Amino acid sequence: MTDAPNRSVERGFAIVDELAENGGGRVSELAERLEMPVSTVHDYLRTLVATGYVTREGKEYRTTTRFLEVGHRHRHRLEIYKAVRDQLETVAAETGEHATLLIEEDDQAVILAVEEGPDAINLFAYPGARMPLHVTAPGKAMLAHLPEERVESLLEGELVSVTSRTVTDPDRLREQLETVRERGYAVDEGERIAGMVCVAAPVLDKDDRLRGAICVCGPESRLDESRRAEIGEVVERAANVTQVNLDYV
Amino acid sequence: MTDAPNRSVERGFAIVDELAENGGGRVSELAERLEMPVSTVHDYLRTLVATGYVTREGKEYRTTTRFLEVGHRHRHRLEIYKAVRDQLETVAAETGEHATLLIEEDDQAVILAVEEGPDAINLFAYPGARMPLHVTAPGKAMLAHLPEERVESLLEGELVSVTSRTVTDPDRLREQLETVRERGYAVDEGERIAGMVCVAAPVLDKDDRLRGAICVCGPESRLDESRRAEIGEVVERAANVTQVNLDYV
DNA sequence: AGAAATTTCCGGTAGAGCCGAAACACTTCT
DNA sequence: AGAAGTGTTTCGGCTCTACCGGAAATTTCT
Repeated sequence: MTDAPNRSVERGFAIVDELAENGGGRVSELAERLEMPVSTVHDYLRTLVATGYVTREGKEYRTTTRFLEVGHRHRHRLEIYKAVRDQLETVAAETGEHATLLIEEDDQAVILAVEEGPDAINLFAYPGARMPLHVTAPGKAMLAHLPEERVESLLEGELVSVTSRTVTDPDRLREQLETVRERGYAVDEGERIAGMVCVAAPVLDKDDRLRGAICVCGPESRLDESRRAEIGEVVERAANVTQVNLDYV
Repeated sequence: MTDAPNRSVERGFAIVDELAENGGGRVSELAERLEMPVSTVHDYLRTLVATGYVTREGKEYRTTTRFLEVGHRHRHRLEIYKAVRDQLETVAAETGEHATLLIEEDDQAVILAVEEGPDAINLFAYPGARMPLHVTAPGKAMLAHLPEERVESLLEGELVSVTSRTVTDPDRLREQLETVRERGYAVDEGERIAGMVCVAAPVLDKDDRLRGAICVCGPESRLDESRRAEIGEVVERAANVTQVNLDYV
């Protein structure tokens, strides 16, 4: 199920990954990093260029805007993206912080869109950025509304830790999820990025199926207890409006 | 040079293209469209899922946000993107129309970023959208500053026509490029999309190498002769500011 | 339930990917 | 300049792997 019956495709994307990671590369460079013969890498790069997903300038190979295109097409097809788009702007404006839209994909939280408030810059928030569900507020907001069995199998699995504050105890996480369901929004305090506080509300559709989460992030210093509650209400309201929107898009 | 020595990679991306085009697909559906045995397509899809670039929900396969991620990374690494980002916002606000940033990639014009003015919606302008250079204002703006020999070999080649107004005569194009160089900005009148007028200025760096183009588009009805000149000055100024920015990013 | 359609599994075989080695570019020394 | 070094591209034969037919399993429709 999880293994790949086609090595060439696998290696092809491994090269793409490598290019994306380092913003480009040369034949021998890639060959070394991927532990493949140079001539083989060369063959792959030629093919990738032919597909249009990779381009070369002189000796340097890079990914092309094709990825941007496919990515954007994908995003535009997601109902939730359209439904939440203007909400996100409002949230950013109202709170003055970074506002993001996330979805769950293959057991991870992925950022779909970012809207910047007048202040804040955040290097960790860009469309496509992914993170484990349990380490961040939007992830927990989503976990709280995923089917029981999926949550349990995730909590049974390995719970990685990314900062000193990351919660990795299954029981404490279960408690937190309960709190999210009661209160309506989730909070994390530097559990993914030290010094960064996130407040997030889950977005559900009319059948209560999870569709994503709306999240606001800012520096700890700016988000004290009362501010978090304020923001909690803002994201919750935005999530509710989205829920209604979802049926009319 | 242009042919692919690796069939598997080629076919893998053919499937990705197909998925991107139709927003997903099933095994037999793809098999029919690509004229491949179902079992083969099945093998490919399994591999693609393993790479993380494709996901499945039930029987339906789709592209993932991985493309968004790679695309955004690529974009952020482009100097011109950073240099022009806030300029684009200003241009959109000042003109009240759609403002876009384009670059040249493999002999095509590709949209990198879109900023919407208070009015306008434009379904044809999304990041990653690509078009032939000669059919649109930003394309001509860029053509006017590409190396002589590249321009000539392009003008020798096939010049496709996309609307009734598209200019496909090499000599007329040569004239237009000359005008662009003199005046500083390019205009197209429904040459790519009927009823749509575009005004674009090329972005050069300090060594006069072409880096991209800034473009403003709007409906013909709203953009009369004098308005176009106005916008021409706006995009030209934005391009100049960007040129300066480019050295300090 | 039965039938039809689709997906998934499996294994033998042909042919395609693979990579060593040599030829070829392009830099950087002496 | 010439030579040595570094990295790229071409080539071709061998081996392994992608390929696909067919059957089993699963889902969907009648």
